Amino acid sequence: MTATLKQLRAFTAVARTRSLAQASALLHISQPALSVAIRNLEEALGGALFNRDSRQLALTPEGREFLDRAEQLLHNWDQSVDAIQQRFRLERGQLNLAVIPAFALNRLPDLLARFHGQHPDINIVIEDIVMERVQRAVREGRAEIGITFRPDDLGGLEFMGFGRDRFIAVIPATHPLAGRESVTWRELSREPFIAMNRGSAVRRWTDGAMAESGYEGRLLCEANQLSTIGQLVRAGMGVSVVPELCRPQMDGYGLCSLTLRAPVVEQEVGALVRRRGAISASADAFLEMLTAAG
Amino acid sequence: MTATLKQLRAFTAVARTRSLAQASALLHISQPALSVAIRNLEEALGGALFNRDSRQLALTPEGREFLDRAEQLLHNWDQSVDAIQQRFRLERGQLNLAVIPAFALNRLPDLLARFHGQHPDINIVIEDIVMERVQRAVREGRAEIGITFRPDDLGGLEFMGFGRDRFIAVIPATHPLAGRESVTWRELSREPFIAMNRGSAVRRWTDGAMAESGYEGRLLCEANQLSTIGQLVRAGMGVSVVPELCRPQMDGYGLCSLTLRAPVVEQEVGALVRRRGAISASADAFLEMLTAAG
DNA sequence: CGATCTTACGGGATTCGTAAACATA
DNA sequence: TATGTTTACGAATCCCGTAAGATCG
Repeated sequence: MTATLKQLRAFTAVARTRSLAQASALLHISQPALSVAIRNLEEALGGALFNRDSRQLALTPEGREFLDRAEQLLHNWDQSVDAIQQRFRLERGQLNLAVIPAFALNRLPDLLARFHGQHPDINIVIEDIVMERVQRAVREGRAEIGITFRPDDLGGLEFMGFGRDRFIAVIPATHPLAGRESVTWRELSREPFIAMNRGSAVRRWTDGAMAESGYEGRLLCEANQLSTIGQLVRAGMGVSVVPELCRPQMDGYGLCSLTLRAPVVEQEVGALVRRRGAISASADAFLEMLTAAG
Repeated sequence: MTATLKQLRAFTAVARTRSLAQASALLHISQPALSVAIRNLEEALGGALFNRDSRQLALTPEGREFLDRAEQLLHNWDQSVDAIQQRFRLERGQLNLAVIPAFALNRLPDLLARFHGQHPDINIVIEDIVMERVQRAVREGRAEIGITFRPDDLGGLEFMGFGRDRFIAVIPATHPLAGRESVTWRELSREPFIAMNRGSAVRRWTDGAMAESGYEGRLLCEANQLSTIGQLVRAGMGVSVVPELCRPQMDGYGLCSLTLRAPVVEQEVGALVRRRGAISASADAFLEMLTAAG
């Protein structure tokens, strides 16, 4: 014979009301059922919790001590169960994201605003970091979801693409090419080039495209952040090529964005997760929104 | 559908072993039973605790959080249940006694030594106080058991006598009466009398006996404590009458104790409790020893 | 194939509710 | 007698174990 949750709830109800009749009404069970429940609990604990003299029940000293413990146990129980249920209902939780800056700056805010509107009690942590560090953050568990271009080496992670990004050329609005719809790498090579720093994925892809196109322009300078590059272009230092994701940002700087050809540089954008099934309910909800929205 | 203790124990076992097969062996239930238990728990909580991809289980983020809570809940549960069971098994507990000094000094030590030998982990608190305060201590719940003479007014308390006490005369060992077997109040009245202070029960009874016997001796002095009275008698100041309970004590002072007649002063000694059924297991055990031993 | 988890189903234990007996003011 | 608890017993529910099915290495 072992004590049960129901028995504990029954016990606290009886202890509060000092009456089986009243307690049975509270618990929505019959008086006799409550009577045997209490008796079974007492048997499980090895002694009496109530005195049955006369027709009203009174706690024994042991019952009085156990009442304190029982109420605390039940309180902790209900609290713990509710906490997890809230997590599953997305009424509570944490969403840890690692996002490349191009996405974080241009696409993420609206997505997160929508997510936050639907699930206002989920805390959100964004690591806006470069692609390599996004992979690391996901692999090491600091982020449940990474948003990045498709990596060359997944290293055991899962990648779910939800969009394609064609790189674009960005030039000053006053530039002679500004009226054009599209431009080729060769045409760009007349202007000094402002590139991402070596070692970055964007730089690797632009370098590859330059080699493929026979580009022969001058590489004027390098910077770590796309916003810096944008400002350098705006200042008339030269031109650059950036992910299409950044178009709103570049528009904001007053730059002209042109479709880029010969070759087209296209990368898949998507979500990176450790294992698809192993993410939290909040992360899963966001992932669904992500893949649905493209 | 609601979560259950068994389900929580099942969950922690599975989380530890990461295997239904191993956990089912630990829990002494079949694999399928464990499978449905976990599934029911997940249903009750509103989401998955494990990932079932491949053939080994891995905790979800929610499962990982719930594991901490579950282990703490179970630990608290087991601890609380065990604490009460220990109380009922007399492996733990408290025994609060209020005892008149005559009993506390002469009879209680051996009784408590025996009780402590049988139940070494029960803490004992003794209030050795005068009869009126014994009644108050029991009535106010500071003591579960009082040991005293039968009070005139029970005031709602219960008294269980377990012995009778015939008051005795105490005289110096060098006194002419010292060889006698018994003595009467009248014979005592030749000597100065050393009495308990007014207001004490012993004094009330000795006063009554004096009146009944036509005692006409001198009341030389009064004291609060029987040990003081004993020492005064030993110093040759006079004689006194004390409860028979005190005979060992008086013997220890080197005094001579004589049976007292005309009238015999006899009082019932017993245990005073709030309500017979409402005392703790430890108090009940001691009460049984008390009434059995006389 | 072998190991593991899941599903299906029959048997057994537990628990509940109704009805009757019991106790007390 | 009225109120409230306990006991008795039939019924429903829940839980477990065996057996069969499914999945992956």
